[in-house]
Amino acid sequence: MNAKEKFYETRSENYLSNISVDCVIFGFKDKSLKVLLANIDEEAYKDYWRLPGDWVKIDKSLDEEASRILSNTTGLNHVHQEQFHTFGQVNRVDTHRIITVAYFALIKIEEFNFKPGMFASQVKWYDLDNMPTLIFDHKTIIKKALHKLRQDVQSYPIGFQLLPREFTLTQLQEFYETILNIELDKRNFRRKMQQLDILKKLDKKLTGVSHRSANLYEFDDEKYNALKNNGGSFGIWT
Amino acid sequence: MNAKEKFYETRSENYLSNISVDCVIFGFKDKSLKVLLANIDEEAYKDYWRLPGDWVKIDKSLDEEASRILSNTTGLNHVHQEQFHTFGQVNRVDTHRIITVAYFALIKIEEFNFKPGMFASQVKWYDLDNMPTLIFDHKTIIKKALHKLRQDVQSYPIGFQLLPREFTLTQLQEFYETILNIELDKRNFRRKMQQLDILKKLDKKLTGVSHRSANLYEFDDEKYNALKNNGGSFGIWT
DNA sequence: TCAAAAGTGTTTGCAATACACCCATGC
DNA sequence: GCATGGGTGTATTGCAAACACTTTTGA
Repeated sequence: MNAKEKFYETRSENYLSNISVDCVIFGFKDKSLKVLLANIDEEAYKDYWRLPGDWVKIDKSLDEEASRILSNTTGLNHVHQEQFHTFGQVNRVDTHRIITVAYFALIKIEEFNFKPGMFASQVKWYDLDNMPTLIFDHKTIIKKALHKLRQDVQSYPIGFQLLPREFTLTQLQEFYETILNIELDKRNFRRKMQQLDILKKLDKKLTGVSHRSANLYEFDDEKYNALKNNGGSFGIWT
Repeated sequence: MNAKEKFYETRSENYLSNISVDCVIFGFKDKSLKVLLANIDEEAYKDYWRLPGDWVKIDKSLDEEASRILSNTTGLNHVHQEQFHTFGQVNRVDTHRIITVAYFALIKIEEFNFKPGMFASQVKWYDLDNMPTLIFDHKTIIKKALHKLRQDVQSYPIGFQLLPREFTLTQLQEFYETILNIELDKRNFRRKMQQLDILKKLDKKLTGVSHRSANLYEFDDEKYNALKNNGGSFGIWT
């Protein structure tokens, strides 16, 4: 058994031996979309990073496994997670035939709270255009996750999951501009948001900036659900 | 080993023992969307039907397995297929822990050509609102496939895969009306199709009908690809 | 008082909707 | 000649796009 093969032998019989769940965890800060990667302690893959992931326990569903991975790597529960693709190329993993069910997750980067030792000794946020070398086909997985995220963001207001609970309209606009790689007109954007009517205007301002202070907003679940149930659409600038 | 357990013991070592690929095969005829189901020969599941599916061969990718299943159950190659979800509830299969990667496929029902014995002794088209009892969670799988199909049909012109190669505009309109369960205005629909500019008007009429004969059209791949590469959008009545 | 971002309305064009009648064909 | 679906045009409305200046705040 060589070093790479050994990498797989640390799991007990309580796991399905050929199925793993990997999570592409997105965060957003400073006008840039980031992904959370874990380092690899095994010698054989020393210089590689990977997506947080694990084998599937024999008595847990795929969704449950994704939640466990997310909780262990971010310290957060109840984050938005979504299964988006299953990767099953024959040679995607060097030495074994392994199928990976991939999820993406959206988290508020300020609430992120990793305690080392739970899952990986180290995790790190990377900008999408500046990622380290990734193990296996994990780069492909991230690409696909990004593509799905872009689609979803245009159909549903899931982007709020990536922003602080309280945010300014400019932050929201910058978020869409970054994710979709487009420019938006400020006045049209604000009018659109008002029309959608899923934001709650707070009686608060963003202070400590050296210019006029912006009003803060939060996402209004109730209004959103009410609209959703009436067949409302939430596309943003198709 | 009871009868149900025996159901799983017919596979050799060349297969991954806990991963299967199932295909939701859609067809469209007589203004109704249909799905192709297979009977089950095993005594233990005598009265149940199932989605065509199989275990994953150790040296084949998931996509390849889906193609094999489609080819075996429909006699067709190169049909539109798409992985849409992986099902991994712990108890979805009575006796074993099995993960199923699900695909949906769109085929032209007139080209369908099943030779029994290849895969199941019998397959049959069922209307979606009149399905027999299905094994395991296959009903859930079909529901999810339908949901994805509805989404896709509104974003890309994949619906053509379900119609005869040559079709009339009325057939096309009826297709959208059925899939999306809406009514469309004839004149607006035809204008919209003209604007999209992805249909080729043929120099042919549909004959043998006891009324004015309709012009035939076919989908124009070239124009579609040209538009797609220029960032064109193909939404139909959001 | 200056720099920097917040906030705010109007005009224009296109695309979605609603709507009704004549035409060709087979029986 | 009649029943059946095929094929066509216009008026109205609503939404997306383009566009520039005043206000507030802290330094």
